[in-house]
Amino acid sequence: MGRPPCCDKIGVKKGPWTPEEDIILVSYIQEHGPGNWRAVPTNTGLLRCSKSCRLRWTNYLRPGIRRGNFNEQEEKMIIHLQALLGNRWAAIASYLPQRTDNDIKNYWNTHLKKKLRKLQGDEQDDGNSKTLDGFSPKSHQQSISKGQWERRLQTDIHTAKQALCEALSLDKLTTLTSPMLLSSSPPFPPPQSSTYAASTENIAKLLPVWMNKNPLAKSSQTSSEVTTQNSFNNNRLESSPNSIDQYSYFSFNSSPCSDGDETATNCQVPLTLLEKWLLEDGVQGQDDLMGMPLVETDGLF
DNA sequence: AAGAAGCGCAACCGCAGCAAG
DNA sequence: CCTTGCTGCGGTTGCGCTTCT
Repeated sequence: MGRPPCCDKIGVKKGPWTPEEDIILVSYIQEHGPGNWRAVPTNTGLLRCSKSCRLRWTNYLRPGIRRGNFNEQEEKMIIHLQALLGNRWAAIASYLPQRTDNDIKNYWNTHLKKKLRKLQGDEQDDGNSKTLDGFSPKSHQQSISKGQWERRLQTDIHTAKQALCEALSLDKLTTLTSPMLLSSSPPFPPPQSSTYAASTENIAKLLPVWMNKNPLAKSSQTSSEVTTQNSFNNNRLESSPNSIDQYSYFSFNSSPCSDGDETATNCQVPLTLLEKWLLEDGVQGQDDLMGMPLVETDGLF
């Protein structure tokens, strides 16, 4: 008696999103905040299933997302976290707030897996055999004996810690004028691809144009809702409790990366803090976890 | 110049977890 | 306690773009 898939409805559109759809979705979320995805297609008139809307938002339209060009630091973190947590991309993504789980997953599957495979191939030539899925036979055995629950625990601790950080930084979020949030330019340069709306900057540009073209939509929106990226971000921060989750990282990532430069050095501070935080977990009670030999990451860089 | 092969990424699908009734 | 519905997650696919032959 399985539940029918949400996308089985006749008339539900699939495939790539159009700019118009993006704008409708963004302006709706801008007004109501993310969440209650079930109501989104109904309330917006989008011929998309709720799942598709949520995915589009979280992986693509959400402000603050950084796309492409993973730097060395991020790579290192992903490899380390993957070895630690396995393919729990959402958990890994929580350590890299600017990246989506989908992005990390894709990057792992297309780049890092190959990189590791190549590396392992090299090392096998030296008589050092390892398996691809993260651990050498020895360390794998060890990791199993440590128990998967420990990895879960590690993530749970992190989640709790993050929640605490969010709670503590709530005031900051609402009062602090983070340069990242208020800058007229986006926190990160737009992707090099020719994608029509690969960033919220583009969406912000599209919004006024579209609103001018579309008097129907114009009448249903207040002017302050659709004008600029700035107002978008500000509204988002104040609009709903849920929205704060989306931007919690600003609290410990308030040092902005400079525009137009995605090198590791520019993002050094937040990433280093994250890593430090991650490592402190190990020191302060997760010794076993962090003590696990992550041999396949050694000497990677 | 044209076709084939490879690559990267957005999006879909199915399942699991959780909460409400 | 069971059923139902919603959300989130991870695996996978399909398509467009780039590179190779």
